[in-house]
Amino acid sequence: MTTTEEPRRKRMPKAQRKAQMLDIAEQVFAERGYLAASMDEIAERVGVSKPMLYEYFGSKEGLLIGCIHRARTELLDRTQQAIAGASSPEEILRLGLLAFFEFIGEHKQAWALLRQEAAVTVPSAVEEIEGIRRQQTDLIAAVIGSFDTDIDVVEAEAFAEIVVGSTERLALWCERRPEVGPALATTYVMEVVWRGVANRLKG
Amino acid sequence: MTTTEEPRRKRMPKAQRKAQMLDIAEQVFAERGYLAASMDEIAERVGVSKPMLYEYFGSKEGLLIGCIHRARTELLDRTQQAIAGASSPEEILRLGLLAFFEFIGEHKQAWALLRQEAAVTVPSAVEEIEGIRRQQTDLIAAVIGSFDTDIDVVEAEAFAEIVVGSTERLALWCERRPEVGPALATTYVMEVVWRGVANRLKG
DNA sequence: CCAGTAGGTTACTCGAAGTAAGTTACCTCC
DNA sequence: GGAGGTAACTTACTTCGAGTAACCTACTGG
Repeated sequence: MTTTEEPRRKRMPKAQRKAQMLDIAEQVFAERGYLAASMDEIAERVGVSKPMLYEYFGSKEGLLIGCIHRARTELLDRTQQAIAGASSPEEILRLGLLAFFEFIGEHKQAWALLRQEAAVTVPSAVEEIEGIRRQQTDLIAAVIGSFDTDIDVVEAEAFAEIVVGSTERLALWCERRPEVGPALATTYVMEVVWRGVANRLKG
Repeated sequence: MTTTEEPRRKRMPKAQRKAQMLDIAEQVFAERGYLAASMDEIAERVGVSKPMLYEYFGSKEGLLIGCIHRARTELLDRTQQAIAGASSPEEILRLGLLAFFEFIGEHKQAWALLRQEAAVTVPSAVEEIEGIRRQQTDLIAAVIGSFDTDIDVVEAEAFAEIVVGSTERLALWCERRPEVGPALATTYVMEVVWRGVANRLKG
């Protein structure tokens, strides 16, 4: 029985190769951490030689950024879909939180990138991750603003930051508490944070 | 005029040298980021040769951990001193938050370590930083528990995580908003978070 | 003044990021 | 169905920095 299925298939279209590289890289970065991951290993697992990675991503840092960027885009899509049907600020916040916790649960690898390894050291990677948080805070601040046009801008920003910080931290905590799923995590954040925000929205 | 002050002074006692190395390393890590910082540069700035760093800290990672560890100890001291005279849970939380924001303001370099570079990639460094957060959450959870012995343990933990996450995130945000000092930052966190926690303490 | 040691140095190895220059599979148009 | 153009790929380096082995020197007390 010779291997009939994979005769060392090579030469695939750019887009497909790129996506495959991102898949493998995300995996290796998550497994080993950014520093310990080597471009040689990633290349080998992809089944391609190292210069190809450099052709597509320019540098190790570029490859990391590629991974982060993809995760970020997906997270934004998910969140926007989730809150699309909501009407009240409370519902928006609740559905958004739920979407986030679910996303984290389904993408442990991407999440690992965002929390430890990714904040890797490379300035531009840090900026990229900050970009994800900015994306979320901007969204939240915009929602708050749309429901109370009189609220102090700085204060709205502070609320948004607090929500994002709480949520990210709680997501990490959930890893140590497997019995706490997305629904319960969402409840905890809402319970602690919502009163404070709602109070300000009215006043 | 020859340089009268520094005749290339060498040979200093271990403890002093170690402290000096930590000072310089913290500085260089904060400036360049963990990856881009080289042991050669740190050694040169200390005015000593590279193997000395390895003598004292074992590895680059060890040096980083040394920096983090020192910051952690100092933060705990500061927090404990700050809340020593408080009586109510609200006062404890408020004073603790204030101490944290002041610490961050005074130790920008150490703080930079904890937020970006430090989450460097090296597993043990990540654990070390997590240790700082654990230290804070444990303290908060203990305070909550001491005022309401009936509260659900998991819930108390979740609250503590939310407080730490909010606070850390807001501290980062303060860098972009220099007009928001420690006092105002503390107010924001208390406003949003306190109602939720207080509600649970009573109920 | 000399022996022991704390504090220090020079000069390497080794591994991984990044690159220059060349090679091969595939498609197309005659 | 073969020339030839090009997208996809490789081999064989250079460079730079972490980590180390082996050796050196200033200060101490007796």
